[in-house]
Amino acid sequence: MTSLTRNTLAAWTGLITGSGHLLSLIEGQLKDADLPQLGWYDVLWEVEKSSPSGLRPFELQSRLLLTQYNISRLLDRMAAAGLIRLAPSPDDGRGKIVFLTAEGRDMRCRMWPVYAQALQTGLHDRLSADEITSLAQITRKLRAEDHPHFE
Amino acid sequence: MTSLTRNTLAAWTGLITGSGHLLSLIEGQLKDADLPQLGWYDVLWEVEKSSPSGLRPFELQSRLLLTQYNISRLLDRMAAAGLIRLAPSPDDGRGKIVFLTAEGRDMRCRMWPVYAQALQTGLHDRLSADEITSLAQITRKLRAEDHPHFE
DNA sequence: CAAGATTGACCAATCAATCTTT
DNA sequence: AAAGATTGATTGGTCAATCTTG
Repeated sequence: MTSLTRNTLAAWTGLITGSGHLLSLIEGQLKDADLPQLGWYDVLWEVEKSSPSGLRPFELQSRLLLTQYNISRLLDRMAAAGLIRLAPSPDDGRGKIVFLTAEGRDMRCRMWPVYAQALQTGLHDRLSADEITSLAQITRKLRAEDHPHFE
Repeated sequence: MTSLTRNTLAAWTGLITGSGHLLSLIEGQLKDADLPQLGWYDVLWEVEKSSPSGLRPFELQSRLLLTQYNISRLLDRMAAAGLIRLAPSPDDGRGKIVFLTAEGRDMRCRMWPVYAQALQTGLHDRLSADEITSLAQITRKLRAEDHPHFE
């Protein structure tokens, strides 16, 4: 029989409801400001960091924990919205490269203040500096590299 | 300008990736065992705790942070799978009551060991007892009752 | 009118199969 | 065959509108 302590369950429910609340807060603020959802921000940010060389979709996949088919359609939508540009890779005939457009850069800049404000009120203002440091340190240990299900 | 410290961002990314990894681990283990997804467990558990009086859908809604239309279709699927039973409320002509079936109780009992094992390896085994206590305590502060967007 | 719940139409995520290139 | 990526079909989630009862 597994010996799950009451504390472990409390930590799990706290983790899931805490992150869920914060996520809902952020998504709600973005929606209220008529901005795209958080997932788009992550893509824009990763692509912006890779500028000007661009990024391969499979690199996005590993960094953002998305499936390949999910990436494919997400990038299609973002390209249709004019936020990124998809070009065939010169080195690898199978692949593509994702570039940021000026509109994409602008969109990320407009999303960031809303995003940051939500983090401020939902996270930063609710915890002490020590608690924030602890939270960062502890949660870092949960994303171990060798999760059995991520082979 | 918002003064988001580097630590707050680290706490946020840790929170979201940590809970995401753990969630994927649990869902993956459940799927590998041909069991329903975690959301069904939560419903089964809430309904089981309310036995034998049953539970109203809108009570589930507040406890599990789901929307009304989402609840409606989720309960339809679970009733179709034979895990719960939906009956009209005798007190309130508008509403229904959710009851657990024997199959539902059995299903929750089969899901729990898989769920618990995943929490053990993904959470309990990765942190010290002190860290688990801290995590539970800190995350509890994030689910404040008066989130502006949950009015 | 407000509260509990459902439905139709639409969008996004998922699975399996497929295609091209390495 | 394996890696990168896409597509068709299905399922699940979301929005707005609706229905019934309090």
